[in-house]
Parts: sequence; C-alpha cells; structure tokens
Amino acid sequence: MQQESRLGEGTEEKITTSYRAGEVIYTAGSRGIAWRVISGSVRLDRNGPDESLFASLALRGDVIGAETLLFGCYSFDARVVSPCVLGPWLERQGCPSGEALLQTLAKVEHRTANAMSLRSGDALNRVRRLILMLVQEDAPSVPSTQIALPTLRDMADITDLTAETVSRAISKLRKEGLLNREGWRHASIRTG
Amino acid sequence: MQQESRLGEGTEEKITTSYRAGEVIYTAGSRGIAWRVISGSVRLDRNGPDESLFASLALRGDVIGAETLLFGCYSFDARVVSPCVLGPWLERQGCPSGEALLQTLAKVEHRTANAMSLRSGDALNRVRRLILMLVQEDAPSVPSTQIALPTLRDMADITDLTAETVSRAISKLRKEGLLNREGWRHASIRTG
DNA sequence: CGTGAGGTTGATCCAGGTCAAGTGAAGTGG
DNA sequence: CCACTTCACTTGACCTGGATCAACCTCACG
Repeated sequence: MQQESRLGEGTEEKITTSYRAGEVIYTAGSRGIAWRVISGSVRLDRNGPDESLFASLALRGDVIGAETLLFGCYSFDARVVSPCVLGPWLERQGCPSGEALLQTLAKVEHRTANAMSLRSGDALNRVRRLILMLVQEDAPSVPSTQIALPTLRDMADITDLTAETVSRAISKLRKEGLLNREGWRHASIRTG
Repeated sequence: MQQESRLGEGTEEKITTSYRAGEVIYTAGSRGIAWRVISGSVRLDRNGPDESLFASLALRGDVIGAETLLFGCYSFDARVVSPCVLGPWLERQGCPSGEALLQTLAKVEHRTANAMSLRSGDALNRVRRLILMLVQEDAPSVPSTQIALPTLRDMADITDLTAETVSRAISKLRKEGLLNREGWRHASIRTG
C-alpha cells in the first residue's frame, strides 16, 4: 500500500489507495473491508492444500472481498497484477442495497466468463485476449494506449501457460504490431 | 422441462421443475425468473460472436439467472449437464434481501474458483476433479454413490479437452477403481 | 431391427512443456 | 560512479501429452 489520497469526486469525498505491481492486498482468512477496483487489475487466488491457485481476475469496476461482509474474513488472497487503485466499497455500513449487490453479482458472473475464456484456445490467442482485456477495461475506445504489462509469471498463471510460452506469444504480438515496447515492462497497444 | 411438482417442505410449499440431460433451460436474451439448483448440474454458456463458449458450472445450491432481476433478461444460455431439479429463487418479488444476495455472491466466487481449477493440470486430474465435484456437491460424505455421467461433449467443453481425451481419462479412472460402470452412462464412485 | 447419436480405441502429429543457457535492468554496497 | 548481485525476461533444443483423424462399437429408440 503506497499512498492514500482524498479526492473530491462529484459531491462525495472518496478515499483511495494505490498499490504497486506484485503487492499483496490481503490474504485469505484475514479481516478487512470490501474494495472496488478503481483502476488496474487484481488476481484472486485460492490457497489450496498444496499451493496457491489462480481463481479469478478483477478489473476496473469489480468488487473484491465482498465475502468479508458475510463471513467476517476474506476467502481468497488478493495480489496486484498491474498497478491499481482501490476504494472502499459500501462505505456506510449496514445492510447493502439489493440493487448494488445485484449489479456486483452480474459483474462477477461476467468476470467468470472472461476468466474462463483466458483458458481456451491456443497460447497466442489467450495472451492476446488477456492483454486486450487489461487495456479495454482500463481505457476503452482509445485507438492506441499505454499499458503496464503484468509479469510473465502472472500472465502464465492466469492463462495456464508457462512463462516461456507467454514470452514467445508476446514476441509474436510485437511482430504482429499489436504491441510496441515502451521501456521496461511497458507497452503501447494498437486497439484500432 | 419434464414435470412440475408441489412438495410440502418444512412449513412452506415449493414448486420445483425437473430437467433431463441435455435440455435447454433458458437462452441468453430471453425473459424469465432466477432459479436455484436443487440437485444436478447446469452449464452456463456465453454465446460469443462465433460460437457458444462454456462460462461456468452451477451445482446444487447455486443460483442461476440472477441477472434477470437486474436486466430483465438472461445473459447466458443454461443447459442441463446432469439431470437436475430447479426451484424458483426469491419467489416473492421486490427487492431481494442483502443477506441472501451476499450469500449468492460468495457462492458465485467459489464456483468461479472451482471452474478455473477444472482447466488446470493434466487431463486425468481435470476429469477426476470434475467428477468428484459433481458427486460431492450432490451427495456429500457418502462412501460410495451413484452418478449420472454427463456426455463426453459436456465434460470436454468444461475441461477444455477433447471428447476423445475425456473418454481415455475415464477409462483410466475405471482402471484406477474410482469409477465403476453401472449401465449406460451411469457409474458408482468410490469417495472413501 | 435398423438407424443414429454417443462412446471407445488406435495411429500420427504438433503446440506447448521442460530444460538449459544466455541477456538486460534495477538495485546495492563500496 | 562503478562492480556485483539478482530477478525477470528471452531464446534455443528437445520431448511429450493431448489434438486430430479414422475406424469401429453400443445403446436407446422408433
């Protein structure tokens, strides 16, 4: 957790927290509040008996840790995939409204379908879909935009490939012209 | 949809509907209510631009079609994987309670993690996990139990394998002794 | 009984896993 | 400011698990 800032936004004041790539936001079993992803991306992992397994990917607008309102603690580990900003969800305590919950529920189901699609098809398309997903959710409808790429390890976990295969896929995407390298682990993407 | 029955259950009367394997419960875009899965299993598919893609698997206790309360129509296709019984969810209309929605939300996130785990590891373990998932959710803590196996096609879609590979995996599981054939597309499973 | 959909099994091929040997960038201590 | 370390990424060579293609079998149902 790097910084906290108070931003006036519309009529209400919001508190947000920025996280850097690789940071742990929370771990399963610990206590805390539910968060909304303002920007960036977060991976949720189920820490199974043996090791930690990728469970799903939260992007801008998604709510993470909602189960804490029910169980009092988190069910998953949350780690930053690309630098992100979080804000508290449902600041005013008490019984959350049905409407907000229904929207969150619909979003989670959509997110599930997206995550599953990242594990179908060949390596090149999985990685392409992942990168487009990260960009489009962050900055929709811009012809060319910048992105902070996740680590190969994260992309490999998400797509169920190896880091080597992801690296090769990204090389191909660069040759294709989808990605242009822009410094260390940053790229610009052609979305047109 | 094969039959409707009214069952006294506790103090309240419930209406349930039984579906046979392969039946379509609803399609994306159509109107209807939200359902709770009483038994059996249902696959939800996103009908993408090209073809229908597996999005997630609903088991006993899961709610499907909740998005209809928000959008007025379904977002996914729902098809029966193994014979199932559904009941309406939130019979009395109006704003659903926060508690019930939170539970449903937590269940969906759990379901996502389960579905993702069916697309990790080698073919044998994916199929094994799928079968154990279908059994455990249906009849927990029984040493040996019966199961109506889904079609190879369904199992292949869910695990992102081919039908041939699933068939070979099931043969191995039979040799292992996990599965015993009991007639056409039925089996008993050793859960001890 | 005949037909068709689903399941099984074998042979072959290749995408991606695995192993290994680099390279480049960000730090770190002198 | 510069060695030195370290971690992430890259690239090559090889091998294997599962896809693909094909032939066949089995049950359910009309």
